[in-house]
Amino acid sequence: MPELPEVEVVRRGVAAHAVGRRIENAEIRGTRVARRHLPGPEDLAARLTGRSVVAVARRGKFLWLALDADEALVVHLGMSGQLLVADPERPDPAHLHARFVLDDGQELRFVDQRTFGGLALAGMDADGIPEPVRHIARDPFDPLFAPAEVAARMVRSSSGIKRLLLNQRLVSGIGNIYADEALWRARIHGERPGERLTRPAIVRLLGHARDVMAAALEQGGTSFDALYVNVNGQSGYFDRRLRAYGQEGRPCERCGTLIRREHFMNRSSHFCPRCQPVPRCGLPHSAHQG
DNA sequence: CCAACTACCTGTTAGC
DNA sequence: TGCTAACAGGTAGTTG
Repeated sequence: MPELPEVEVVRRGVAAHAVGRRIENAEIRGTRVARRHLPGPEDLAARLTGRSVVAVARRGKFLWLALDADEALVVHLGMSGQLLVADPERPDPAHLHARFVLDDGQELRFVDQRTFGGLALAGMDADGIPEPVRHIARDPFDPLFAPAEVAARMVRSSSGIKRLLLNQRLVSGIGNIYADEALWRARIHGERPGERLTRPAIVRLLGHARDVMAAALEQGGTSFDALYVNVNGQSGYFDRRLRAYGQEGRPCERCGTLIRREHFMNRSSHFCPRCQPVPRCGLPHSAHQG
């Protein structure tokens, strides 16, 4: 379940090992990992061979290896994807889908149990954003992230605020874990419609999202089931600091009320029923926009 | 255009 | 013991 902090940990690891290196050999196994690379896995492997890694960048949960000639190897980790730097002597792990042999003899491996992740080669625009990432909004770590503008869009929506937080076209990088954590910090229930919040309240909420993700990044990210690891195969420690996500039945750290879990969008929402009261299913809002 | 629903996956765990 | 079902959930495509 890598979200922004976990992807950033991976980005830093890949950058430290791969920038300035040449891809001596590329191996793509199976078709699914390259399903978003329309010309197919053989084309992907052939076009990556011999390329140099110029930089490793990220927006939201997408990361990419910027290559020579303004192209990028776009990587999405999906639910369970891992990028691992390994000595070639180490045996292949289960679910190895791609291997890149670098010119220092080390391998960059893409491993993914649930195969929601994938790889694609794409061109970059003038801002250095690959084509498959163009529709993804800036994330809260982006220097040009504009919370007031995001809030202005959110207060025009009747959707629940958690749904809006998870909408990668509005703000990227936030997944189920950090959405629940940000809402707990802001004392807002995730089903409050955007239009029932004020713009300053949403700006504060986005600030909480940024803060909790920054704190998680300092701990090396959150890991629940050892699926998320950095490029050396190590887990982060932020799961010990979670206050809502995964805390069902435990007392809220602020008020002691037991944290509740409810089904939401085929997943779970965790919240404190006292600090984050369920919105009264009130009347259909008369609009108040300006 | 916007909102909501679903397919895509597999290892682990809970329940019978 | 062995089987089945639930669960984890980000993205893209479809439907309304």
